[in-house]
Amino acid sequence: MKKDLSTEEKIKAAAKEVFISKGFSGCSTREIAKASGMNVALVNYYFRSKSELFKLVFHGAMEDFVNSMVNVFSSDAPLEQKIRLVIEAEYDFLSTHPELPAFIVNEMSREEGCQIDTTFFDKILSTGIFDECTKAFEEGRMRKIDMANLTLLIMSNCDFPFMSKNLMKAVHKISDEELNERLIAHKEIVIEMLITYLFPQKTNK
Amino acid sequence: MKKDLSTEEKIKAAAKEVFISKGFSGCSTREIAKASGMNVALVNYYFRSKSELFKLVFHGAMEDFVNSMVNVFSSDAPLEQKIRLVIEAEYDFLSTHPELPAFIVNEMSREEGCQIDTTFFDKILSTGIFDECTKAFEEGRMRKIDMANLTLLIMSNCDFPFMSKNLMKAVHKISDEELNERLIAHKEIVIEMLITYLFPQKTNK
DNA sequence: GTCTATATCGTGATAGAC
DNA sequence: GTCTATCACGATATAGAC
Repeated sequence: MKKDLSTEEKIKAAAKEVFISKGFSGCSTREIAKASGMNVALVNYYFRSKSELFKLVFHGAMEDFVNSMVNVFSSDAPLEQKIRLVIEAEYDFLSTHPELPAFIVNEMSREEGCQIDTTFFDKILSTGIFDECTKAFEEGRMRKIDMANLTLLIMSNCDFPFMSKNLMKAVHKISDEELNERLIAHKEIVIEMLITYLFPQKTNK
Repeated sequence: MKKDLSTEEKIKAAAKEVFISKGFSGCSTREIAKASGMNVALVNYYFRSKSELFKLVFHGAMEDFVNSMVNVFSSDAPLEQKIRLVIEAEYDFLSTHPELPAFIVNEMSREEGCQIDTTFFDKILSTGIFDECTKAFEEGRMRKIDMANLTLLIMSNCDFPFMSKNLMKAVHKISDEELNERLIAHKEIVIEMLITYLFPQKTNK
């Protein structure tokens, strides 16, 4: 099923894998070529340069990353439910893409890299989620909080656990399996903690 | 005051700065040499190789990182107060070392790098903080939670906000100054949220 | 200890045959 | 489109003069 991709697609798929797991400066064009079963000349033939290929991959990663949240925010569920669902969606999404948050956070911190196309983030704004929160403050249905802080709360508790897998394994001397069990449990912890904090009037549990 | 360091110290200081901000594969020996005002030959004269120098820097970073927590856990404050204090200490520490968590998390994910000396983490264990928590569960003074999940809660909410500075600035289109204000506010949010979650019987305000 | 010069290799990118 | 061969450069590391 994956065998009859075009050369261009094969290279792009390999680049995605290699870039995401090793970062821009952690890998070479040759490595990507080898991973795709092609050679360096072809990589540059289709994508002009390592940087150009990277931009494509990075933008794709940003899109996936943002969409996993936008899908939930665009739904017509009530606000509290949206928060629950976005955490669930993030944990589900990151279970299959655990390297994505580290990739995005790191590459955004490279000076050379990623004069970022902020259009991606506008998609979040355009779901109206922030307005919805503001309205909820005013009606006393939700704790008043700055939107940057809300974003931080959600992303910290969803993304960091996947970014710190190796650190956690070392600190607690646990296996991959044990860690994955902890992550599954963590989802519920995070949901309860955040919902209780953000919607304090409700009796949660 | 910093002018009359020995050559060795000057190189190590420059290496620390460069490695922490760009990562092992994001910089060259030449860059470190230049940043220290020395040349490549001297770097290798004192430290044998880029990798050896990196190990020194990484271990130093790990030590700083762990100590910022150990200091609090070793105190004789009551448990709830320790949790409060460790969050405060982390935010204070990271305000002056914002790049440290990303550095550690990233370099721990490099395959080549960091067959990590887990001794560092034993220092946390040896403070008895985990035993203290277990005792608190049994006496019903604290919510029962796996230690890996507790570590995740604290680290997620302390480290991620500093790791994601560039991402946050892009998402919310804010300046460094505004972001720093958000981080200061975030410390209090995190303290209240975590304490309320972990010690639910108390009335936290 | 400190420097210049150099050896050796890997990198990104391209030229040119097919 | 795809390949081999190659270029120009920067990387790590060291030799050897001072």
